[in-house]
Amino acid sequence: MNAGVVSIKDVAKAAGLSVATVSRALNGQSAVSDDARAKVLSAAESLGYRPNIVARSLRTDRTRTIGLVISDVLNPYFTELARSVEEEARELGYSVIIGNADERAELEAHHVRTLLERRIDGLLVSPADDHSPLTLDVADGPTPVVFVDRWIPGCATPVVRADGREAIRDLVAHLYALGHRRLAIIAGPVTTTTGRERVEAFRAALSEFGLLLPESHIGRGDFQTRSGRLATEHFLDLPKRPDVVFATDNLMALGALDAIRERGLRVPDDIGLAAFDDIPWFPHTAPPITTISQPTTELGRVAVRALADLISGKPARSTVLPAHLVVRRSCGEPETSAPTGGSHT
Amino acid sequence: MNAGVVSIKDVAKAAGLSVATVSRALNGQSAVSDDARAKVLSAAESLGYRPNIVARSLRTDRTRTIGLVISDVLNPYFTELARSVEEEARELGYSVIIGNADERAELEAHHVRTLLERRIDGLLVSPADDHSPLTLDVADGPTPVVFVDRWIPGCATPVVRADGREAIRDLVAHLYALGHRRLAIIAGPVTTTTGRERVEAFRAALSEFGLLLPESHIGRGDFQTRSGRLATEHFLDLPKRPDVVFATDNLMALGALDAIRERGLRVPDDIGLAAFDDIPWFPHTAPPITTISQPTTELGRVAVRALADLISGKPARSTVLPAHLVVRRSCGEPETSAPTGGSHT
DNA sequence: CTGAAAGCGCTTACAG
DNA sequence: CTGAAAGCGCTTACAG
Repeated sequence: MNAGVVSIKDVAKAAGLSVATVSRALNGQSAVSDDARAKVLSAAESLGYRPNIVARSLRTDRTRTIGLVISDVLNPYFTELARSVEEEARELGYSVIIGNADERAELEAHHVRTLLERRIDGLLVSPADDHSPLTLDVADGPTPVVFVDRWIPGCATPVVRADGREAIRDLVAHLYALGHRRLAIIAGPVTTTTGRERVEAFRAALSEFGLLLPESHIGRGDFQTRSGRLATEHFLDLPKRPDVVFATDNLMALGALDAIRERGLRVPDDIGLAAFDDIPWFPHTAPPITTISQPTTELGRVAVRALADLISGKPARSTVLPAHLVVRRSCGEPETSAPTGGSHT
Repeated sequence: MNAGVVSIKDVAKAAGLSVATVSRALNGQSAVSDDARAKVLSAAESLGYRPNIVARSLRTDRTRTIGLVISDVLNPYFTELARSVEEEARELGYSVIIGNADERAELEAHHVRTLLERRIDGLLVSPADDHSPLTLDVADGPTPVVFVDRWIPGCATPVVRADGREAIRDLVAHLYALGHRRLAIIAGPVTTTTGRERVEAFRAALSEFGLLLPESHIGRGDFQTRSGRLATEHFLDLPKRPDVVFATDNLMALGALDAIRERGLRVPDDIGLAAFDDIPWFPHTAPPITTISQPTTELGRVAVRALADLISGKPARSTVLPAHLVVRRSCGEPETSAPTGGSHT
């Protein structure tokens, strides 16, 4: 409608009042007469006034915005996390700006830097690398930070995450019961807590069952699709291929599926597949994929609340939520199903 | 490290120069002596100075930020779009703030309002509703806007989108060739351009083959999973169920899969399924899903460039990119495959 | 209840 | 090449 942007001064002029009163009226403060308030509101309305948040932020030193730096937007797990974070933040009166690190430390640094320059009130980050100096600095700096999903050991920063160890142990028990002995894993980056944790838990569970995890059965992935495919191809080239491959996130499981399918092999007959993260597609793949499910939505909510506490000067505690095994058919038939037919649906 | 945030004034003091010179040096302007520049840089470095973008924005009246309001973050199509938008924007020196409308007009309005108050330089929006007055206002307002994916007819706002009509015609031809005659569609909201376009193109293609699209074969969805499931249940309850269901986005196809699987039915033997949008999981479902693929990444790039043009005062044109059919096995065996085995992998 | 004034942290003509 | 000063649009003590 109008080309120039209307400021509080324009509203004040139209209402015949000072900008101070306009400001107070617009912000719903009590110390304004009903008459003045009415004049202000109608003037603002008819001029199409929109408060300039950047000016307000400069003045109040608060942006009512939090930053969320996630490892990969293309990963449905992080997407669900982002959605949950935004929802909870909105309820608490915060906007959220998402930065996608794409599993690259330097992109993560870029987003953290940009977010800080924007003077966000707090930061939620899933660090791509334990040793990212920037992220470390930030964690020690004045801006409240909460780690989510991944964290940096030895940092005082609170972390909200799921613990997959128990579920991984359950997975190994499940595989063992099905008769699988040659188990392989596609790991995430060793620079990453979740990358290391899942391998260690897997190895520990294996040894509990008297099984070993040879180097050749550890695929080095980066939590992205392509690396899952590559690692799986390597496994398939082994003189004796593994009975089951455990992909430690959903994207690498997708890559594994790509590789297996390309060779014309079948899951679970030729090789079993298990994953980490449950996503809506897993019940519909051929066959449905056995996986470890994280309470993703809850993780997002809890992380936001922890950050909000920090922002308002309250202490925040770390939270560890449990993950759990979801058995489907990608590692072989569970006992309860009919022995045939099911996986051929 | 330090509790208080350091400002340009602190740097000026440390460097023994004025804030004006500091500003010029930091912004890489030529009119600064090498000596001064060096002093400024080292002072900024050692103090850990970070420019306050909100102050800069207030002063320059530019935020170097664009807003992106998408219909649903949980939809991989929009996620891919968002990623592409962010990438292209970053290359052009813009940050992007994403708002998730979750297919709700009032949430969309919330995000548009918030983004405008943040004084973004431009807005990319996929309107959830043709008649959203807020979005209409914005399109007429001073902030540059480009519609992406969906648009509002009769608006002068440029739109960047894919045209699915040709591909839908190809799909119908494919279905017809496979012998299917009873075709059903799960539509998106009628308030939405893509919602309407896909039904109309489907109907037109059907009539080209002498087929009708009765009301009972049109499911009213909202582009989200649940609605796809509901519509499909309805189809399955029909006295004579359709040969094939065409879900007009990937999430509703997921819902359709849920419904079909719950009844213990099989695709394509009991009922065929086709989708709109191609996503990485479709080759791996049971069976792989025939779909219409959009040039999503390209769409995002082109939209950002159009918006950047608008922002810098140049005119921007609308762009329509083609979508294309990807035949897999969810509507029956294509001729090239072996008649058995394939879909039972 | 209301207004004049200061100030948030920058950038940028304007002088010199 | 450098600095003093104005001003972006707000909010908020401080008076009255």
